[in-house]
Amino acid sequence: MPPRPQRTPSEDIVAGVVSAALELITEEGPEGLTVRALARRAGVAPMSIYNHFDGKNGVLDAIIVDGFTILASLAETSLTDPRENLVAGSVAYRDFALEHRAHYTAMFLHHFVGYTPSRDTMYVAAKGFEILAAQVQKCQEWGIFPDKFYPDVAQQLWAAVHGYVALEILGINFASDRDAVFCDFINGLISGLDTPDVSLL
Amino acid sequence: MPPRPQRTPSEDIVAGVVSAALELITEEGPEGLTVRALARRAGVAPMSIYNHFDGKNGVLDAIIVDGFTILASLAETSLTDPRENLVAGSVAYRDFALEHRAHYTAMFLHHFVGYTPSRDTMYVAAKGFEILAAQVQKCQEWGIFPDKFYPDVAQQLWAAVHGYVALEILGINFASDRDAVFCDFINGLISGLDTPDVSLL
DNA sequence: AAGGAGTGTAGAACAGCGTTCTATAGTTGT
DNA sequence: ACAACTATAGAACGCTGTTCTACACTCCTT
Repeated sequence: MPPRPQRTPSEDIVAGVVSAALELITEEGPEGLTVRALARRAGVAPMSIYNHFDGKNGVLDAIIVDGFTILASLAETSLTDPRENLVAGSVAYRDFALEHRAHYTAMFLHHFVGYTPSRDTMYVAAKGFEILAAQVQKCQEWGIFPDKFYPDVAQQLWAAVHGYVALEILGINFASDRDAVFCDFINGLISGLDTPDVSLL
Repeated sequence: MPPRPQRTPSEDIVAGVVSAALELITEEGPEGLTVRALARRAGVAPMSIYNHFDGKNGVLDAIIVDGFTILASLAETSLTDPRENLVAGSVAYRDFALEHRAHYTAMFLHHFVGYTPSRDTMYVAAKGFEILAAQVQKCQEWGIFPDKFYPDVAQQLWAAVHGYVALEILGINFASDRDAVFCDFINGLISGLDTPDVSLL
């Protein structure tokens, strides 16, 4: 049996660094994610962050792409009713955000200094919006949201869910029952957007 | 006439520093706001940031309190119909966010490293939520949002408006007509939350 | 089996960050 | 006129992301 090699295999390094980064964000907040601290926690040399990723930004890209992948997998529900599908998707989105706060923080909440998403990251994000838009489009085929442009409805839904989750994670949620108020929120919004035009103005 | 004094009066310093900070955030983004750059732009010594404010955090507190003050003044509409009041308030909120991006960024969008709001700042923020909640309460007196807990409705409304504005400022808005889609969004939400219970689940 | 290519390592170095400290110079009130 | 106050410049400290250099180890080819 050979002595334990002092070099860590490449694949273990990238996975270890990403999970160490998520731990750091979770435990010490986004500003706790520094290259030196990350390397220390991952049991790796600081230079490895530059060898295996494109620096700190590369680690962030990996986290964000990972987050969108999880999010996309959650959207794959097989409910027949597209309206229920939309509600279930919204609940799943919020659950993802609350359960994977580090992912969600990196994806939507915290603007890391000097970070601009890579081309791949932006592509994956756009794909995520398309999944939502497709679900809204399916609703229209069933007669829901008549006379609306489906990307607009998708934008409105995303804004609502993101706004609720963002305030919740920031600690600015004064709701009596957060789960129930969220469900009521989404159902109310869908109902309100479904009815053609109740605007009194 | 005495020669122009080389010392800047205190009151001019605090005002100048705050407006210089807003300029920096607007022109170079939140990470462009550094103590040295701020002092340079305000034509002041870096130490003045610590003499007149409580460091960089103090400047951020001043900006945020300033923002909430502006926001509160915009909420003072004298419309008789409380529902219209709510819609007008939402539109005014969005206008404020889009017009005073630096304020809104500091208030809700960017998490500055090492910043935690002061006690005064949190008090002003809570007062802002109370203004919104009072408007929703007035709606209930007129029969709108029956069988709902008014702070919950206030939370839902705030979440919706903030979510829409946040995505818009972050450049993630794919709506066909941003103004119209926002109006439709708010009106739809209010209508949907007004109708008692349409939940099909 | 030997040797070169590739890669992970440690550590120093750089500019910039928020913040603190010191010493100087200008203003103001008595 | 003199003391109290305050804004100033500038150095300093420990931190940041990043780059660079020199060294050690593994693996593939010959």
